[in-house]
Amino acid sequence: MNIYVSNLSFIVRDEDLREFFVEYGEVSSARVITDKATGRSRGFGFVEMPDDEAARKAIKELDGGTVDGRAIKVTEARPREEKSNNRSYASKW
DNA sequence: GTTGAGCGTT
Repeated sequence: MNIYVSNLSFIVRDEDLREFFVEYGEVSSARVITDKATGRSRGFGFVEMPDDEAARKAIKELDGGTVDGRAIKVTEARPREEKSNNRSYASKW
């Protein structure tokens, strides 16, 4: 399950984001989106977890949680590959 | 040195 994390602190990096989620389950990949111009964090990121139950638990526990004095928002990510072929959605079938 | 709604590359 792809997870979208926003309202992050600017000091949070992708590895930090991973550490937040591995606490609730296995994390296949974690990325904090950094600004290409400044190289700093944009304040949001994405986490991919193979276990949906662990992902939902992580969302439930981490959403609204306080990190670095700021309440982060954790929700399910929207599909990124909308312009790709139809096989992007064929994984469930 | 700064700031604050949002959905990212291979």
